[in-house]
Amino acid sequence: MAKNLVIVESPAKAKTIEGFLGKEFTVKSSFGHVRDLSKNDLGVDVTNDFKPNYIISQDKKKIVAELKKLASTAEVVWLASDEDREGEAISWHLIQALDLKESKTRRIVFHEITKDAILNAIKNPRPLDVNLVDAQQARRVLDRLVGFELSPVLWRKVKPSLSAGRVQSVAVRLISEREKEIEKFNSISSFKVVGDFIVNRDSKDYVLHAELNKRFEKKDEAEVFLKKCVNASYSISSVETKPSKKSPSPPFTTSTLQQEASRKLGFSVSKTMIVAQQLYESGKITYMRTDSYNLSDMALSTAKNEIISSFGKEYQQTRQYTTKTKGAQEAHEAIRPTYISNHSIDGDVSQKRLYEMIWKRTIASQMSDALLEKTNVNIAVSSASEEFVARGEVIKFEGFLKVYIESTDDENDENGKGTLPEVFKDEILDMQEISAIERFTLHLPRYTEATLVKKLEELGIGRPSTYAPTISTIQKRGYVVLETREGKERSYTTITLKNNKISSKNNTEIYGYEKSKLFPTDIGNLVNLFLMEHFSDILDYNFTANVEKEFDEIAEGNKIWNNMIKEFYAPFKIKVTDIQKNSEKVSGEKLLGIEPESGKNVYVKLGRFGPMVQLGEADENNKPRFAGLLKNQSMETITLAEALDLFKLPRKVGIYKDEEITAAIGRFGPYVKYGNAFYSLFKTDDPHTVTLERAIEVIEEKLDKDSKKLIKEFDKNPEVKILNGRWGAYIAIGKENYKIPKDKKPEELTLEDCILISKQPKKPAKRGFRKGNN
DNA sequence: CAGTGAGCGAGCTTCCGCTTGACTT
Repeated sequence: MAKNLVIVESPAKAKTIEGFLGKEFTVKSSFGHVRDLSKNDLGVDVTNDFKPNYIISQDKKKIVAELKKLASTAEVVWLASDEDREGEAISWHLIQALDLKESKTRRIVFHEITKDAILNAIKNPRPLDVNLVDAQQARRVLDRLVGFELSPVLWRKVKPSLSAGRVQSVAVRLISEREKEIEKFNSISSFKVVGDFIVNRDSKDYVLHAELNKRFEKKDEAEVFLKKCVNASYSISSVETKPSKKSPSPPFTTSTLQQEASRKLGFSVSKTMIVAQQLYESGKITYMRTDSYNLSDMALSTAKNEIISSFGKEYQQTRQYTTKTKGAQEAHEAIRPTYISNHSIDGDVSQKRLYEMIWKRTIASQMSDALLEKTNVNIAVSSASEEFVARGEVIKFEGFLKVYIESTDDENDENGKGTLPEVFKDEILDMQEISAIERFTLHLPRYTEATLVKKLEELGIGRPSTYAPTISTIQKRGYVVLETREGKERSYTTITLKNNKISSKNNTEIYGYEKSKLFPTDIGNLVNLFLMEHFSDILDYNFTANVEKEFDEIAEGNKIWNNMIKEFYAPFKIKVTDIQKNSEKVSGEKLLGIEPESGKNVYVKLGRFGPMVQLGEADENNKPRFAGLLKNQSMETITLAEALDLFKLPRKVGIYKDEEITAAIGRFGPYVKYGNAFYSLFKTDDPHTVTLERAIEVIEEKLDKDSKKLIKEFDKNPEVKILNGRWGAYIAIGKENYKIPKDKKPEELTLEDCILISKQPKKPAKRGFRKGNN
């Protein structure tokens, strides 16, 4: 039995560390937190100084029992959870849950996984920092109170099963308010003027592409300018060359890794984390949930050697970056390759690509600046005061650009790259062509998953371990959707001067194409409005930053955590109670207009099952009619005509064999109903116009398919059937379905085979969620 | 994933941060 038990948070870390320590040490992992507030109630006794009710988490009971057993026989238990607020709390919870005696317990910390760092930590144990633990308790209790008090308000006032929280509600706010700004935005057009000029060198022509230093608001003004250019002469008024430089970006943190993987590899935030976790578990990269730019001394020196041997001494520059992120806890290193000498790795395509990106970014961060030379050439027009400007950029020394070019979120950034031909002041140029092109101002961009993470990090909201889950939560709740929306067409004008002739042309272009962007839903907008009206203090972008300051005071021992919570909770609870009692239910109800036939009002509002339209009001004699909005409709944009269309369904299509056929749109798309059964229509069928012939065709097709559904049944047990489904044959027993192994022929299966297959363990259900619209 | 088609009624839902699983004699 080992004399020493070391407990860390992550099993991969445990494995590595065990290799550093001798036989006297057993290293185990707690798998993160082992206890949490009870889930069935508030979990906090608000009448008793906010005493938390901690429970060993269901999925941690086994590991706690195992650790307890090991701890009882060990001479010393070393608590080596991370050196941050949560890590300190994990150690404290372990002391409580494992019932550790102070005399044989040591708290140690390190923030890089190297042998030296671990051995040094063992030599320098420190007492548990109870103030830091209290700061974590304050954080935990505050989040619980906010979440479990606000969510029930939403259940009653908006819709059941909704949620609110310190982090998720701000994320929704960002998306909802950005969309409002975009709706309000008016695009203005102006005319950008570009000219191509010819430079002749050694009897070869070079084109100098330049842009006028002024834009014209109106088409006439642009025309006036072009007229002036007819027969004008063009000369170079100045040539300015100045050196500049570019420095590499720091190595990756969770947030920057997610952003760059999104831009360069097209990975979603969750995909990045899944692949990074695989790399981490196979020992290829350091820990992937970090907010630190720090690299260990060992990493710095191996990077240095690597760069010098691969590229040469002049490419190397040791750099240590400092974090400026709000609320960073810096318990880990930056994300880097474990072995920097490995330029690439074995693995699947995603793993290889992500690893390569991490390797390049890490290496580049330790390389020298790129030296550039920027040139501005001004071209004067003899008949006008405006000047054309040509910009060029030449790389004099690549530096870090040799391995890594960071991409940007800016979608139109093409200006001033490349070399210019050598030109001289007062040189006269031939003009080849000048065009005035109508350009439009752009609204602020919608958030992608990755730019939302970037914004949240800037605001200090959320942690590396929660960025991906937060994005998933606000989609699960139906507050936002991740969508690609097609652009629209618009026309723009180009006026061209060529060969002394001015011509004008209308062209068309596609604009507003949005790829994988986050859009708010009606529910998201409504919940945001509601929370902003009543709880704007919690939705404030600075709320987290402000409470973080108080957590810091608690951590420094200058504040008592229960007092901080009390100051927050007293007014908050009064507000919650008041709203629950006195506030009206919100539905976002809006009068769209009047139905011409009946003269009844048509409303759009949020109902129990989502957005819907309503015809007429409820009174003693009449019930209003309701109809749900279609998937591509929203409360914000639906028109009266579209709403009236919704009431036309279900529509009588006709009679077939003495039974009526009706057509409507349901949760799963358009369908026809015949007798008591439903038949899905195709995407190309419109229930408003579908003919009786087509409806019968769809019905007969389905009936035909159903008749072929049954492959085999058994007299001995009518419960068991072999059926043909959408994904091939399967076994149905009662209400349960089972997959047939690939090597078996469905027709040949016996009853015994079926029973045997049904006893096989089932694959675990996917953790994914349905993108419900209800 | 194995088949669905609602209408504001008896039940339940929810937070943020740590960390990975995938039951068994």
